[in-house]
Amino acid sequence: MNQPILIYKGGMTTATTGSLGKAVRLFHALSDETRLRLLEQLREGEQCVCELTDVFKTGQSRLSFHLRVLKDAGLVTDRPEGRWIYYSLDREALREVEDFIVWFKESSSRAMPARRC
Amino acid sequence: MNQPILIYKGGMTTATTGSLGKAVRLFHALSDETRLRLLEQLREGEQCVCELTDVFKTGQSRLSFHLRVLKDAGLVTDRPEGRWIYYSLDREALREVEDFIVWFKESSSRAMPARRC
DNA sequence: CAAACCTATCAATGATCGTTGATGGATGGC
DNA sequence: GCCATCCATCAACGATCATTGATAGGTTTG
Repeated sequence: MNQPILIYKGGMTTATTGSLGKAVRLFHALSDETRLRLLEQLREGEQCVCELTDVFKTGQSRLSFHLRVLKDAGLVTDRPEGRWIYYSLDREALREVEDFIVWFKESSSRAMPARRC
Repeated sequence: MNQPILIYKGGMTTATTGSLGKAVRLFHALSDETRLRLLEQLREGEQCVCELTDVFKTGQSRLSFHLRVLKDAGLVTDRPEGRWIYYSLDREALREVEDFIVWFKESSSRAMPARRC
């Protein structure tokens, strides 16, 4: 398996390009319980913010903040319809995250013996 | 596919148990470029801290901090040997993360039509 | 034992994040 | 037009995080 998109392609180092930025943003978006619960809720299908505030019984601006983090990371998409804005999971982003993890996992299977300092 | 371990098992809500905590810790550990690069480096096999500081050309306490975050999340394990401490990837944790993502991804495939507010 | 080395931990600082309440723009119903 | 509803954004605050330099414990070497 090739390196997933999230890893730098070619020879440029991550230090100079900061190309792990997308992965960092994805994982950061996933590193909050409220956001994970939002994604969990969106598994049932697209839902508007008012619906989510009903389910979560919390302030609207709070969910709006978290939905924006998820949207910026690409994990959800929004679709305006009249007065409402419907959010839904973006499975493509989830696939990217999965590829990233799989890449780590598989490569570590053929670990080389430790080098001496 | 069943819910992976990271999701709550049984009927208890995440609000009362905070059982998404493990997932949050895993994703938080992955949400930093330095830590991702550490994991990337450890794909070559177990390495001691002095070796990593050589590669990363940075302060030892900084890497020690990040290695601890990775260790607390279960993503790496450490093995003391004499004067050195060797760190290596923990593929089991990576598998848990993968299961978590797959669970989200697969369930979202049969999305239901949006409910009216 | 002393010196050199490897590493974890601590305290302090600046940066980033999450929450809250308030404001304003946009839409639909009357 | 007017009001109610839905939502994003802003400012302010406390909390958490990442970095840095210093310190200390443990190990090997001489």
